[in-house]
Amino acid sequence: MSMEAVGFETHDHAGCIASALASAEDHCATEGLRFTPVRRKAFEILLQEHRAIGAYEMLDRLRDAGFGSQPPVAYRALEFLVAHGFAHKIERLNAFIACAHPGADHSPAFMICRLCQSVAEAQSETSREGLGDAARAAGFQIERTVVEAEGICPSCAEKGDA
Amino acid sequence: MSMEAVGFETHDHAGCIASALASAEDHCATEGLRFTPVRRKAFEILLQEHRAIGAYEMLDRLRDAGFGSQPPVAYRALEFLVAHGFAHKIERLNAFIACAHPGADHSPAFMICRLCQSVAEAQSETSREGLGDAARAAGFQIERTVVEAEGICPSCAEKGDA
DNA sequence: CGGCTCCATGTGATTGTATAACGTTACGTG
DNA sequence: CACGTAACGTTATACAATCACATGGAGCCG
Repeated sequence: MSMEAVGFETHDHAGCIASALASAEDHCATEGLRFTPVRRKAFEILLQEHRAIGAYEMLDRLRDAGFGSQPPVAYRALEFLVAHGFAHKIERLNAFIACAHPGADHSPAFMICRLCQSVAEAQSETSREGLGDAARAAGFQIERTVVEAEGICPSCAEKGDA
Repeated sequence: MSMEAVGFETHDHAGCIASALASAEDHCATEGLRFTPVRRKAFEILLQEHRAIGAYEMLDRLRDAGFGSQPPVAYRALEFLVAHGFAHKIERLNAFIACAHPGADHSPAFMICRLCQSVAEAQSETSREGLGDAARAAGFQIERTVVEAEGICPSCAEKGDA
């Protein structure tokens, strides 16, 4: 049972964590980036949780792991991970999640379940198109897009919905 | 010189404020909603500023106008305006802005200038399509979408950019 | 080696954002 | 008038984000 790209399915945690860490290690070595202990641990936490977690929850985990206990510790690690494509920020939740498509230079889109808070990442080259037209018409240069859909995930729809 | 739908242009403030207030008044009367003094003032402030303002800036203004000075005062007024389509929340900025297309039952998209912080609202029926496919495939029911593009507005591009 | 810079880390303090919990007032209805 | 409900107000607190400054190691150069 391999990992599902869409994200609401179960998958092999141990496998994807190990490979993601290894691939991040490689990528940093190649790019001359420093994959330091805090950054590695922060990435590991995101991968293990496999859900969006807030900065202060991350801070708690890092402190438990022996790192600093002040907000900048968490924010700097998260900033590094986001800047280099290892993680994404979910603006709607003010929270962070490990990237589900590492390596791909994508502009991601997310589906956020209103009930169970789970988050799935979708490839969305297409979602840029709609705005692209309006932006060109207005003379606006898009550098980055946030696309986040809120709703009900299949699992919650099955349970609670009519 | 009338108001530009796209939003980076100048326009007739006094006119759009007055008509927006009047139309909101009508809409609330029709729908049986209570367009109370705080809500009216909050909407007026958003219309006057014509930019995204944070909850605490709104709170300052409301206090200056003689209303309560605690956070929930601002948050509740903003919540009302957002819930009934008079305003939108810009997740990326944690800020609020008056709706540029009142009445239309839209799922808006925004263009946010990284330099001058100005925000333009675009109609984006199309931007839902891209995610719609992925959502259907995953069995996810979309209820609301956040689409926010960050970049450089035409005016800033003219000045600072090469 | 010594000294230097750069970068990452650590800490304390502060600002900004958002909500919980509770009591009171204002309004419409029977 | 009595009642139910919505809106308002206050206190307090949780969560998010940044500023300012000090420490310490990795690497480079003289």
